[in-house]
Amino acid sequence: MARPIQIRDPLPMVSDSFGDTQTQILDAAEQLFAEQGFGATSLRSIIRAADVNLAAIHYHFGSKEKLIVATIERMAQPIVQAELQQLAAVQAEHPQPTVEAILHAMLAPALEIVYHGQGDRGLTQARLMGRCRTEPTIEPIGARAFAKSSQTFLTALQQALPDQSTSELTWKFDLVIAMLIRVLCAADQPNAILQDNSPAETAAAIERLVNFAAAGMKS
Amino acid sequence: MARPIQIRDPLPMVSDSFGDTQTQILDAAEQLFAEQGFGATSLRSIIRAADVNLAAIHYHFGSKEKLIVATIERMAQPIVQAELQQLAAVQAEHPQPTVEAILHAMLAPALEIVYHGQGDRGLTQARLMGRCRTEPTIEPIGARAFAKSSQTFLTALQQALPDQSTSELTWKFDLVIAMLIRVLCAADQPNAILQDNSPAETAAAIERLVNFAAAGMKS
DNA sequence: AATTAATTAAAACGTATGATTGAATGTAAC
DNA sequence: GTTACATTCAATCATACGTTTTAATTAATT
Repeated sequence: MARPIQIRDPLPMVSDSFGDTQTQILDAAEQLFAEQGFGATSLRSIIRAADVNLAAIHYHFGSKEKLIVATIERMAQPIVQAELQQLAAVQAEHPQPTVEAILHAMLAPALEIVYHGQGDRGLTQARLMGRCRTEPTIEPIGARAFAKSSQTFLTALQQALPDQSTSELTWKFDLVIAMLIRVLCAADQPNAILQDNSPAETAAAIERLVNFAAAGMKS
Repeated sequence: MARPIQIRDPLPMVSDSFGDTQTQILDAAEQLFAEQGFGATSLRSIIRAADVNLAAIHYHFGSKEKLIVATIERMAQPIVQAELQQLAAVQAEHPQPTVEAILHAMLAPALEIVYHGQGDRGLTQARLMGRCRTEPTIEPIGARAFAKSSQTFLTALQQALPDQSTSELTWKFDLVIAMLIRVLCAADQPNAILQDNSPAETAAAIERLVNFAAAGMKS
C-alpha cells in the first residue's frame, strides 16, 4: 500500500513520430472530429481509422474529453502562434496599424493553414477550428486554446478604434470570429468565399474577408 | 388481408391545443433541442419534460429525425413568413429599397421573436434557429425550412447591389446569416450585442447589426 | 539472461439510446 | 352494447457508447 512507487518518464517519445500510437490517434481524431463533430464521433470509429486498440486512447489520453482537448490544442497552438507573430510584425512596422492590418494578421493564419498543411490536413484543421464553436460542451475548451490570441487582438483593435466602446468592440470582434469560422466550415461549399486551397485563391479570399470585416468594424 | 380499410382523419385535432400530446412533445423538444442541441438531446429527456410516454413520439412523429424536422418547421414557418412580409412591405413603399432596408427586413423578424414570444419561448426559438446550422446532419433540414426566405432576399440584394457578382453576394449573404445566428446563439453571454429581451434593447441591437452587416455588404 | 516497466490486445462492464411490441384504455359511431 | 379506431402505456429489443479490467506482448535496463 504505502510502498514508494518509482515513476519513470511515461513518454519515451519515439524519435520518428510516424507510427507513434499517440500521433496516429490524434491524426484520426482530428479528421473525424472535424468531419462529424466531437459528440458524433465515437472512440471506436477513431480507433478503427487509426488502426489501434480501443484501450490505447484511454492509456495515452485518459478519456474522450482529454483526447478532445489534446486534439484541439495541437491544432490551435500553431495558429495562435502565427497570429500573434503576424500582429507583432505589423505593430513593429507601424506603431498604430490600421484596422485592416490588424484584421489581416488575425484572419490570415487560420485561412492559410488550408494550403500550408500537407494534403487535406489544412482543410481538416480549418474545419476542426470551426467545430470548436459549434458544440456548446466544447466551446470553453476552444475558447481557452485561443484565449491569448483573442485578448491580444481585442486590445489592438481597441487602440485602432478608440472612439468605440469596449462592449461595442467586443460584440463586433465576436461577429468577425463567427464570420471566420463560417468561412472555414463552408470552405468547400458552392459559392463559398474560399473556392480552392491554392495560395492565390486563399490570398484573394483573405483580402475579401478582411475588407468585409473591416467595413463592419468601422461602421 | 385485402379488406378495405377505412381511414379516418388521423389528427382529430383537439380544439384546445393545450394538453395536446403532439404540442406537448413539440414544446419540450423545442426547448431541449435549443438548449442542448439535436444530437445531445435524447427522446427520453423529451418525454420526461413533456410528461408523455416514449412510444408517443414514434406514434405521432415516426422517428427522432421526423420530430426534429417537425420542430424546426414549426419554428421556421412564422419567421420566414414575417421576413417575406417585411420585405414585401419595404418593396411596396419603395421600388428600389436600400441595402439597409433589405437587411432590416431580413434580420429583424428573427431577433424580434426573442421578445414577442411568451416568456422565454422567444429566446428558445432563437437558439433553435441557431442550432440549425451548427449540427451538420441537421443543416439541410434547416436550409430547406429557410430556403424560400434565403432565395428571395438574395435576389433583392442582387438588385440593390447590381455591381457585385452573384458569387460575391452569395458568400456575403452567407456571412450575414452566420452573424445573425451568432447573435441569436450568444444572446445571453456577457458583452453580447443583445443584452436583454426588452423591445427597446432588441430594436437597438437590430440597428447595430444591420449597420454592421450593410457596411460589409457594400464593401 | 533476468527483470522491470511500457505498451498493446481482447473481453467485458454498466449504461444509455432509438425503436418496437402487444396489451390496455379511451372515444366515437352504429 | 358492441364494434372500430385512436391513443396511451409498460416492457423489451438490439445496438452503441465510454470505460475498465486482466492478460499478453514488446522494449529497455541491469
